[in-house]
Formats: sequence, structure tokens, C-alpha cells
Amino acid sequence: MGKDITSRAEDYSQWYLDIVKKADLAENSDVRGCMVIKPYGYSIWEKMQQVLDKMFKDTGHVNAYFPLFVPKSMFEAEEKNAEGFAKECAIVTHYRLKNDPDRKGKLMVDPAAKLEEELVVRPTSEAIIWSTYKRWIQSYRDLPLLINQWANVVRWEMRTRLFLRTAEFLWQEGHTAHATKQEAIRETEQMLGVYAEFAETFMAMPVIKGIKSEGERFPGAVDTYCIEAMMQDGKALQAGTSHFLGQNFANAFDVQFTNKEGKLEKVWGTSWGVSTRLIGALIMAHSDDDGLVLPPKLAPIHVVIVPIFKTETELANISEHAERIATTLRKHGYTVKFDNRDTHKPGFKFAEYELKGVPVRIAIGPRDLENGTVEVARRDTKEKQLMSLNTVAAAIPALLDNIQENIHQKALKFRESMMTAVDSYEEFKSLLDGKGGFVLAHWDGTAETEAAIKDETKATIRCIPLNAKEEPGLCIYSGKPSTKRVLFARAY
RNA sequence: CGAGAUGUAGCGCAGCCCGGUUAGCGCAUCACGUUAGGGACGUGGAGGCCGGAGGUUCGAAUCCUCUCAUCUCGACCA
Repeated sequence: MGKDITSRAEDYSQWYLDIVKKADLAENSDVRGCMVIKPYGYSIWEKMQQVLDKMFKDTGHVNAYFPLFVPKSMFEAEEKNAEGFAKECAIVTHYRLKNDPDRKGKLMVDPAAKLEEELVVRPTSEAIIWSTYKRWIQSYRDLPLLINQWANVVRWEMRTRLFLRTAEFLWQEGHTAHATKQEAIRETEQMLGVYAEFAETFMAMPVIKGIKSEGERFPGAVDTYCIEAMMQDGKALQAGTSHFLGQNFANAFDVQFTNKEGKLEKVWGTSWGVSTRLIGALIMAHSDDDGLVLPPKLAPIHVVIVPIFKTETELANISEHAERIATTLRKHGYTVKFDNRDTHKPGFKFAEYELKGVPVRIAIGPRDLENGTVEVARRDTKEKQLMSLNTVAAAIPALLDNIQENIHQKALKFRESMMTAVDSYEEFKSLLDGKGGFVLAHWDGTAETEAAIKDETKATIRCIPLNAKEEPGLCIYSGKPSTKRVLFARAY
């Protein structure tokens, strides 16, 4: 039955959308380009939030909250930043409705309630935050300022896609201010490391750390660092970014501090963010034809216990054991669901939790009670094994660890198989049209070449990998000399 | 904004080309019964102004015009 996800799917897009729908994660809303995140999908986001938030706190950051609205004059202060986002801003121009004299019972925008200055709904918060930092920072003693906010932002994209690109999305954005360039760069790199660790350790999704080319850089940044992941259809996905802002925003908002020598200096900045797009990445990285596959470390439900019963007496007997197992596991911090609904049959429940990616399923029936066993099924490999009713709880933590590791290794192996070095433009093009994936190629470092390649092949430079080794070569497009390979791919 | 497609029950679709009683199917839903170790089965029920407006016709889900909405592919996308 699960097979119908791909058999009916025309392509990978459809497969992806089917999983979002069947795992009950999200749906398109009636609001243009926006989505409704459903409870199960949101619980995955909450898990991500918990983990990331702790990682941020462990690296010295604190949370705060800044306004949703950014006055236009403030928004345009950092010119490159404003220009970069100008084409996708939602703007508040009025603050009142009134009864429409021409249409009974309907409302209209009250032209008399036009705002003197328009408010931009934040597409990112650098402007509003740095305008605030100006008031918060006077002395070197006020630095560093290490702040994160969990928020929603709006980017009026022309085309949207559940989780990967929606008009409104949830994210966290860190905005830090530092006394020195070195410290700010260290912060930028540190947070990139945090993202990479989160992706690999928790999402079980391997990523490549790198720096964006000038063309792909965040507007207003001096350098944009990123982590790039490989999806199962051979397309790349930017999973997180960390920007070294230099003194650009300090200049734009006149944020200065008095240093130890009593001299005025401009503040150095960073910003970094990941969004609900990560849920899309998680889906595309691990799912199979039977639905979602969740890494145990981010699964809202670790273990589901499905009783198999005919009579209430049988259910009562099974429940006793199920509750005991659940209690033991919960004590160790695992989330266990005992699905004792009598409105659905076991087979239905099996399929349902597979669609939802629950890592481990325990089935207990009368036959098990007789034999003192349970059936334990793992979602990643779909293997089933009988275990002892009495010791199963003790064995689950290791099993979950094993699943986490297994899906990580599987994704890593896949990613490695999708990395190809090429030395000619012909190879480059045929590879992209064939198996896709990351293509490592020499590039002359110019924006013209990058743009020409993008134009002709739709592939972009995902990043210049941080660990790229020095290796003399010739640009695949221009034939000019190059010192290292960069990472190309078609991307989401 | 360009190119293509689709709007028929909560969801997924057939019917349209070639107009003709009461618009059909699957899933879901409700009732009752039998079932329960991989998405149960039977019987019965409820649920539609066929996206909207206009036109052609004795007669429109079906043909024509306009319009709105959605999806896919482009353009766009820190």
C-alpha cells in the first residue's frame, strides 16, 4: 500500500508532497503562498527548536524578540540588504478598514487611514535589530552582544513549495555584535559549526560547509557561510547560513563603541539562521516509498506500542505490559505512544506510523503474551524481530541509537555517491542532466562565468567548500587557471 | 509576469470530444452486524446548486465568451 507514494507520483516533487500530506505534516493554506503546519509537523519543529536553542545557549547566546514591522526608512538604511530583499517584501500601508458604501456588509481599506510611513513586514531582521543595537551599545563593555530570536518572517516569493519556500516561515535568526573583526569571524564560523553539527548529529543529514560565491552572498554581508545538503533526487538544498557582516550594518545604523583606549570604533556583526525549511530537508533526505523516516533524535514519538486484541480482557492484559514498557522508557526520556484505539485495526496503525516515520514500533498480541515476546519493528530498514517481553524496554535505547546511526550512514553513503569531480564542461553538463548531485569543478572565480554557467545549465555554485584542497586546474567554462574545485549543483 | 494544465461530495477521480430521464465511482464519513498478527468485510444511509458570470439551445457538467482560483514548468528565490 505504501508503494502508491511513488507508483502514482509523476516525479520527485509529487513524492515529496505526498509524504508531507500523508505524514500529516502541513498543508497549503488559503493565504497565498503560506502553509498551515499541522500538529505533527509542528512537533518536529519544536524538537528542532529545543535542540538548537540549547546549542545556542551553550555557546553563550540569549533569546530576545524584536518587532514584526520595519519602517521603510529603517529598512532601506543598509542599501545592499534593502535592495536584495526589495522585490519580495510585504508592505503595510494602511491601519484601518471601514464599511464599503457600495457593497453592503463588506469592508474596504479606509483611504483616510494611510500610514505616513509604510511598514515593511520583516523578510529578515538585521535592520530593526541594528537600529536597536545602536542604543544598546556604547562601550566595549557592552560587547559582545549575542542574541537570537525565534520568529516568523515574510518573503513574497513568486513560487512557493511546502516547507522549502513559503511566503511566511518560522526560523531563528541570531544577530551578534563584536568589538573585533576576528571575534566576529570566529562567531560566524562557530555558528556554522553548530548548524553542521545539528544537521549531522540530530538530522542524520550530512552537509558540506563552505562559503558562498559573491553572486550567492547574503545582501549586506561580507561573507556568507553555508551548509549544503544533498537530497535524494540529486538536487542540493541550502540548509543553513551564517553571515559575517563586517561593519556594514554598524555603518548603516551608526553603531559605534568606545574601546579600551577611549577611541570610537564601528561594531562588527554576524547573523545566522535556519528555518522550517529544515523540515523539508529532513523529509527529502531520508523518506522512502513507505513515507517519512525520522531520525530518533528528532522524532516526536520514539516508540509506538500497538496492541493486537479482540476482547477487552485481552486489551487489559496487553495494556499492563505496554504501560510497564512505556513507563520504563519514559523514565529514560523517550516519548512513547500506546495506541490502544479500538477504532482502527493493527494493520492500519502499522501503516499509519510508518507514514509518520516513527522509528520503532512494538506490537503485542495474545500470542506474545503466551510466549513472553513482543514484535519489534524498525522504521529505517523495516526489519522485524521478536524480543523478550521483559527485556525489550532495556534494549530500545540501543536500537534507537542504531537507527540514528544507520540512517546517517545511509545518507552519507548516498551523498558520497553523488559527489563527482569533472574537468570538462561537456562532462559537467551531461552529469547534471544524468545523475545530478554535487559536481566538483574548477572555476575561474568570476561572477561572469558563474552567471553564464547558471544560465546555460541551471546549476549554481553551492559553495566553495571550507575543506577544499589546493589543486591547480583550469576553469571548466573559461579555461582560465583555478586553484581549487568548487561545489556546483542544481538546487532547491 | 510568460507557457501548459486543472476546477464535478471532505479527499482522489470518471463523465465533456459526440448536449438528452433522477450526475457516477473509489477512499473517508454515519448506523448495525461480523471481524482484528500488515491499510477488514457485508448491508443500509447521509453528503453535489458540476469554480463563478453570461451566451447558444426545447434542453448545458458537456458547446461558446468572459472571469476567478489552483497546480506544474519558466522568470524570481538571504
